[in-house]
Amino acid sequence: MITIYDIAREAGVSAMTVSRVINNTGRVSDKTRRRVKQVMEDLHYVPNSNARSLVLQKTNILSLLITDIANPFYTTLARGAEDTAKRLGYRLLFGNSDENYAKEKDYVDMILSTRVDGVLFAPAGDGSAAHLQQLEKHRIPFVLLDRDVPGITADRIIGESRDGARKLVEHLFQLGHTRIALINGSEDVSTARERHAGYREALKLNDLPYDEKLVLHLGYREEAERDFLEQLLAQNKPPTAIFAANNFIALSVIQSLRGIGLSVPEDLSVVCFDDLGFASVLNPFLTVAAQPAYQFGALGMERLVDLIENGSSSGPRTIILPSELIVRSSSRRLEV
Amino acid sequence: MITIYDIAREAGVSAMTVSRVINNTGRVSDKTRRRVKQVMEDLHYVPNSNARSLVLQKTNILSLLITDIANPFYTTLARGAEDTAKRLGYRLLFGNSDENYAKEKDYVDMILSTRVDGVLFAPAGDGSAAHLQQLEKHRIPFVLLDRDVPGITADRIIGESRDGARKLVEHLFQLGHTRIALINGSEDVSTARERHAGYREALKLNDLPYDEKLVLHLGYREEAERDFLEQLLAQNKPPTAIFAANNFIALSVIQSLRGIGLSVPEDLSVVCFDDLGFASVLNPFLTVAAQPAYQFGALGMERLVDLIENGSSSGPRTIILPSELIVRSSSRRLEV
DNA sequence: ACAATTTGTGTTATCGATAACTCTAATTTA
DNA sequence: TAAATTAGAGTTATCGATAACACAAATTGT
Repeated sequence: MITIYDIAREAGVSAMTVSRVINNTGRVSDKTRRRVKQVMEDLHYVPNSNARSLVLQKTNILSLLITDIANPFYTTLARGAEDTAKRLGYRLLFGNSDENYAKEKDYVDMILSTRVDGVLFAPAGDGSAAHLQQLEKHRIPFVLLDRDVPGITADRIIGESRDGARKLVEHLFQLGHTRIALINGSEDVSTARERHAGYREALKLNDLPYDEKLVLHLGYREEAERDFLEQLLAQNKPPTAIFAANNFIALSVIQSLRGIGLSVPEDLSVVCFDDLGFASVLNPFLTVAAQPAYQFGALGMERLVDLIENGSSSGPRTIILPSELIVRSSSRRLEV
Repeated sequence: MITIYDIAREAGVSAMTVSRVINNTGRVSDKTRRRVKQVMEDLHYVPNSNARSLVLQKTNILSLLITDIANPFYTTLARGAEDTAKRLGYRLLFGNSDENYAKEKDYVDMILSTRVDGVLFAPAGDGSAAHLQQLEKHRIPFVLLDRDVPGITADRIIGESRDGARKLVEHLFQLGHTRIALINGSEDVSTARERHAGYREALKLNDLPYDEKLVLHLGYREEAERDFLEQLLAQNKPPTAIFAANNFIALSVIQSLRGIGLSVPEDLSVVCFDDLGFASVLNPFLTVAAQPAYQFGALGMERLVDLIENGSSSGPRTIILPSELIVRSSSRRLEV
């Protein structure tokens, strides 16, 4: 590998002068500058950022940790984060925890040893608190994305889950549905709790009873087993609509329903959180509460860089992003 | 930040002894080892991998460059690469070129300055040759994924594009279609050329004429404009089926067709390369030539690590992965 | 019991860059 | 024109880790 010393020797100057040319600092005569630049090009020199990081105590690397790389919500978010990081002059180290605390811990260890300057952190759930405390201990700035973690005070970019849930349920209500099931994510995750709360709120506002038998839990990445749904639908007064807490759950519900011979929206309406990315043009065109995924990443990244470069001036800030109800054809008026 | 010297001082030993404990090398008495470990835990010590990389001339970081993070093919591939990298003890630096040479170049620069040990490289197209030559110049091992690049000799994991294309077209032929359009990716990309060749081959094998007016080009991420399709369908003898070169193109075709008031498969059959990931349960259930995306990542990563750790023993190797025809309902028998 | 070996540990140099300081020659100022 | 300033370099120390060598104490072999 070509080093700064090779360039220095070749150009007949000291390493320090080369460093000055690279960083455009200090005084270097035009003549020397040109010569050094020429040698750097000829030898295809690229500075070793490890060495630089070591002395500067700054890596210019940020880390983005998401929980599901297969989910369009997160990949869109990732693009927002990536675009913004690049614009602001940082490299980005991706991590994918797969909603799994063990994997998440591995990534945190890696983050620490890499000495990244900051982390955009979409936690797997409440159990992520231990990992976030590790970051705090090492004074690595971070911004929480999408999910809140009890016991952790930090900058956050959060969606209006409760509100979005209420909108979805009220939409179903307006279509005449009164028996609405909720298939939720794990209660270990703040967004699942919020969506649950929004669901209850909407019922209450519309004087509908809350029926525990209509509420089921799944991991955000878990598949809805057929038995599971059959049980739900075998009740006395089965639901006529299902509110799935995220897109992944919605799709697996649709698939399982099909297995039972039921179709959407003819037999049941289905609505969910988060859009499907490029697949949203497929049938049943899902009625969703779409979150501005790109903004999650972009705003989070901006905040993170601000935090790194200017410190936490005014204490932790929370940005709450609204979700938008997009009515498509997976939900339809209940026939009487 | 806690350094190895802090640990050494606190434990009353030299930094070298601490290093020996960390790496389990050399001789250290059990008593000392325990003491050092205790101090490391107490102070939450994490080794600085920048410093380590600098002296070892090895970062233990690999890079994965994909062209479209929104495409399930690549995210699945990414998961395969990630799982394998972790299993083999490497960290992974993701990059997403968005099918864009300028972004790709930025990533290559970053890769060089990060001194990664190797790169899993899904090139944006033939123009990536310059970037790959840069890697060669710096002796950074790489494995090509999914696409070939003329002029570059390297290990490759390639899909059987030609064969897959032929299978898709023959499937349509068996359903009675004889006017089959191809909406292809840019001819700048090897897979697009191969799929084109497979398409021609299939026509020839079945004694069908090759009609230029039925072949159109789009970027793999470009949207099919409505005009574009209207023109295609306004021909004398319009196609009854469309072979879209990838999933993204297929979806945008379906969307545009819907805009014109046509539906799939009632009015036109549509087939494509690559499955849709979790969205494959949606309607129209696409008939696809599914590639083993996870394997692309996993095998590529294994090969890359082998290359790094054991050198290129036997010259560049090419692994060709077959695609599987999955017949669903987006293609149907032509009514006469 | 004494040389030979092994064990456990420390010292010094190094990786590739930059900060802080130094130094000389050129230029400006009074 | 002598003193003061500035421009354009170079020197040395440092970041945090590890390799290579050094060396005393403990253990082994004969």
